[in-house]
Amino acid sequence: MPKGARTRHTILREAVDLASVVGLQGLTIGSLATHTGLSKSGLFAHFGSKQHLQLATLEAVTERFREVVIRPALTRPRGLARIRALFENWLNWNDQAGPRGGCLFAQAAAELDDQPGPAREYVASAQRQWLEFLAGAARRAIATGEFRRTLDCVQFAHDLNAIYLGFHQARRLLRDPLARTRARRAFHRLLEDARTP
Amino acid sequence: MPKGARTRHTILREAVDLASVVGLQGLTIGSLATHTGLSKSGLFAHFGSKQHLQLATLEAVTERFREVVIRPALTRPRGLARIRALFENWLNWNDQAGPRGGCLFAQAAAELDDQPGPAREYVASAQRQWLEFLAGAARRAIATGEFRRTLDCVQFAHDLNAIYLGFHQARRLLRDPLARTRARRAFHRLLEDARTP
DNA sequence: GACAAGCACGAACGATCGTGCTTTTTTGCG
DNA sequence: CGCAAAAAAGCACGATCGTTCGTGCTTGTC
Repeated sequence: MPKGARTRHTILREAVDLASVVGLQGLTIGSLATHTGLSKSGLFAHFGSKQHLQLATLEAVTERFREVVIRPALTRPRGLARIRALFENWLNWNDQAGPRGGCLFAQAAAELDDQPGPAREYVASAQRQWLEFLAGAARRAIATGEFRRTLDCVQFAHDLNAIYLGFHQARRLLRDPLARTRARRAFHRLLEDARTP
Repeated sequence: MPKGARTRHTILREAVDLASVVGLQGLTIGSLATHTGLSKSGLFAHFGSKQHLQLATLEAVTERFREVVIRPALTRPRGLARIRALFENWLNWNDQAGPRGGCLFAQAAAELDDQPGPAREYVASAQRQWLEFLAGAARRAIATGEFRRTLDCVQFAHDLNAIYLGFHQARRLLRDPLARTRARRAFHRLLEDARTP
């Protein structure tokens, strides 16, 4: 790997970490340069503009999400088992990602939801893909006979996402030690409804 | 009402509107001054610091929430009817608040969740109060016999909040026209579980 | 009608923002 | 090693950030 790509990788690792605390808007080139030990202009040259830095940061966190949450779950058999694995990985993904802040997606989704631009478009698209992926997993659980045939899979994905958002807020904002338990209970209730009668 | 309090009120109305789009961090004194037609220093004198402006903005939106979501629901009889009213008002509260952005609470909760300070503390406290209020409403629904006696009311409040967060993201970020419908279905499922068997 | 208080304004501050240039250092290859 | 290319630093810019200060204008009171 050439040198440039390596430092770019280092920068983005730090950028994800930093943005998860201060947000994508709060992610400033100067502070990021300080954290990485680079000069402002030296770091800037890697991206050409702040927008490109934001997009690269979002791409980096997307890839990390795939690697940490999705890929390990794909080793589980299709259907309910995989959905459980996805959910558990999802709950853990904030913690093992970095010691610092919360879920960058949740953060970015909230702060970009009314500010048009490529960053907003990227987050929205990634979120839609993720929801479709979850809906597809539910469909497979119907195929295996674990979920009832009448289940609205898109609604299932929507509800699962809502559970996560509630978990994230309870954990990060309220510091509720029961956040995980509450999320699991909500998940259990969701599964009860989705099961074959 | 004295002159100062009147302009302060005007400022805060605009501040809530503006912050719902650009966030509490993006809410800048200069831009707020432009939007209100005041000078930067003239506006600044009303609050003394940016932190106080942020807190005042949060207080303003809290009061508005009470007025728009909570108070109208209190005219309904205790129990299930009031919970339904609260939920419907909650779903509508973004729209009638202002033509601009989304829910400032959801926005602030996400962007402040890892940044200590009085603003974060205020949002967390307000959120806790709201969850307690919802749990209390559920308790009253048990008293009226509409909810089962074994219901975990805190969990009920948590789940209701999660439904709202999912709704907000679907509506604001994804621009999903079915967001309301999805939220109502999730709410219906929550009620089904809470009902007396 | 003088006076004090409250309110808003204009100018200016140091700092930092994102972003261009030019120069120096580092890297990888023949 | 030598040398071109890549990478990082240095420097500077206009703009805007939050904040301070001095100054007028508008009030309402005696």
